[in-house]
Amino acid sequence: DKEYKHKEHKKDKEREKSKHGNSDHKDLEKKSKEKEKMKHKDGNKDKHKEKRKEEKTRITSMCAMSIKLIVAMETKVCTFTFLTRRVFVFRAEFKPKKIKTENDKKAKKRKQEDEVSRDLTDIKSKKTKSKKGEAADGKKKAKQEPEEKWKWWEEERYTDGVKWKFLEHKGPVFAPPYEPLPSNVKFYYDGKPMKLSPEAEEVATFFAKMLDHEYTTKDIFRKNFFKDWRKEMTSEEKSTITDLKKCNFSEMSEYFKAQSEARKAMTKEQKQKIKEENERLLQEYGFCIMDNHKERIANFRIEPPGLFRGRGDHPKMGMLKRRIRPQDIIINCSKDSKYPTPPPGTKWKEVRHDNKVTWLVSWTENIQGSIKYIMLNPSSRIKGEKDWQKYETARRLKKCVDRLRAQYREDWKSKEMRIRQRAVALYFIDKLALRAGNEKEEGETADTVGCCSLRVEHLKLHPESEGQEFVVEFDFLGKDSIRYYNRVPVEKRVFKNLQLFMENKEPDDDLFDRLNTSILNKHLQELMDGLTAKVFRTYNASITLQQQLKELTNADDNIPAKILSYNRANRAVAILCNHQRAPPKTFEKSMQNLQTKIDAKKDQLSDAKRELKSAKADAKVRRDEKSKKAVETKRKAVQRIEEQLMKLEVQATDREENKQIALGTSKLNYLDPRISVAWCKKWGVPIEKIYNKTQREKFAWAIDMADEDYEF
DNA sequence: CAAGCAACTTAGGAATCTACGA
DNA sequence: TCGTAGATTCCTAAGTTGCTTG
Repeated sequence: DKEYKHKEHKKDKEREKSKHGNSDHKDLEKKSKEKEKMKHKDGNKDKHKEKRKEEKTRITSMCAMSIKLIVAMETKVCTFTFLTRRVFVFRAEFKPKKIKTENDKKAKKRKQEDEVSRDLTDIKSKKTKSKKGEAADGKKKAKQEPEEKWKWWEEERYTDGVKWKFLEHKGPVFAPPYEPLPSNVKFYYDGKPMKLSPEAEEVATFFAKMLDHEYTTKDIFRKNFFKDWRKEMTSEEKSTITDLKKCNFSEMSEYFKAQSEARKAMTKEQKQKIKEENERLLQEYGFCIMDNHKERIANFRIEPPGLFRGRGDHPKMGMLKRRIRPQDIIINCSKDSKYPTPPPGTKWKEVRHDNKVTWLVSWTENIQGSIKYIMLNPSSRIKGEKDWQKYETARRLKKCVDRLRAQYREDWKSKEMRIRQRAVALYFIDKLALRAGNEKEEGETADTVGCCSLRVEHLKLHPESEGQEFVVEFDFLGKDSIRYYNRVPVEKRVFKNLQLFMENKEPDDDLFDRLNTSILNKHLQELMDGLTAKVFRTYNASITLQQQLKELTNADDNIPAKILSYNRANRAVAILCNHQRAPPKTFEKSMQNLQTKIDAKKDQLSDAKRELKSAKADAKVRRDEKSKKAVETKRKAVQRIEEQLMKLEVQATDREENKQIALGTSKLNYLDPRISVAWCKKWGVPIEKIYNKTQREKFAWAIDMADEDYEF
């Protein structure tokens, strides 16, 4: 009984189920049988429960805010969807496969380009406005940027899973080799200086560099580090160094601190030199040629070795992330391209030519054994098309979401447990924008969950709470060990179902024991082509932005006020998606500074008011022009100061509201950029106010194609 | 089916840059 | 002009999804 884990639990039920068939009676009947069986369970699971509870507590007033928002949202989204649906029916719809037929001219041009030399350097020198080239060309247009930006969104897409026809690149940039410490920087063991072998020394420096991070005080971190460090030691070192507590890295640590100080104190010229070197590297390795276009690579540098830092309570924190060598690298490029050359004296693990994938370089990482990739920048065609497609799928969901909602509400009443669970889970995913929640291997990663992997301990049911009925309180760690805390009133039927699902279960049993992401996604696929759990997040995020923008934007506001509205709408989405950040380290301080400013302003205001008063009194007595004028001046001063004060206070509220909310993630990954572009065009807000340079590059397609009456 | 692999998107924090106010 | 806060970029971990294999 003690060994009884929820996995077994699941299987037991399944076995039982197949014996009895699927009828509801049996299904639910069986539950009471199990009741008996499970009575004897003991509660030895409290240990890790404790652990789970003691995480960061980032949540504050946000919860209340988010509840309000979500409730408001729900009603509004529904009406909104309803109202706009008809409009959509009569509109020419987007065709997901073919965007626009390439016009003949373009097609011809493309063919011609195909003939052109495909050598990377050739194309590069053609594209970069090299000064020499320009001078030689003489007549060329003076300072034109590289040339017109390629509008890939006006061209036809590959439809058959092919990602490219031609791919050429220079391979990755490896981490710089290890530079041994100068001999005056010593490591001490048990108080005595000790010279380490280069291998052991390198790993020691990783630890030394992190010394003032609290990571290094954690038991698991230290244990994992020490174990992996010992693997790098010579046998003598291994026999001497047996206790991490006796290791003194402080001289090493000081040395690195001094180095980084020195780096900061470098002269402008030195800094410039480094910058130029980086630029050179970028120019050489940061681009590839994919189908006749030069595209930016996202991460062309191989991850340097170091100590693994997981997020949250990660069982592998502190392990050594080993150095990646050329023989670990798989290169992917066209057969007919100039292959990247491995560093002298080395070989690639493999060179392959798979045009059904988008990566250029891959290697296997040693902590989780997963594969890492070098891929293209978000501004590239290959990423952009995918992004666009993502929003189109979300828009298709918009068209059928009413039907789906009706369906899952119906399913809450199903005779079959698995269907009820599926329907309630889907309700959470839709209403609360939860992630799908794959199951994870225990002990390999931090204990985090999503919708399908919720456990009984993650929610509390309150039949009545603070004047509301059927309140569900969620409290769990989601992706990146970010806490999700929320109290939501749900429909009675959902509530009753939850009670049923939780009946006779231990806190660490799965809430949805007959459901996983694969079952859920398979079901969604049947409801709509291309539908998966994450589409709901995209859909709800984008529709919320659109709706909030409509609601919050004031036609007569000036631009800054409109931008504030935009940020508020963006914030609503960030709250919905639970995009949090640690309050900036300097937050308290900067808030205090602001408060001091406000206080000073207040003092100034009362001074000004006092002066105004006395000026008035003075004017009353004197009754001359001069003193009247003085009163006016003072009055104006008061007014001005009041305005300034107000501005500061608004700023303070804004900053406070944003304390733990990260807007960037939703802006970059969830909000259909065309909504923002349309909003900017409609209200005359320059797009630069909403998207910075990088974002404008990523969303170039949207900026180019959306007009002011774009509807998500 | 389940487990594991592969490919790709989403994510927050650290490092670095830049612009603004004392 | 300088220091710093806030913005931007970099970094890479941690998810989702679909596919393969046993």
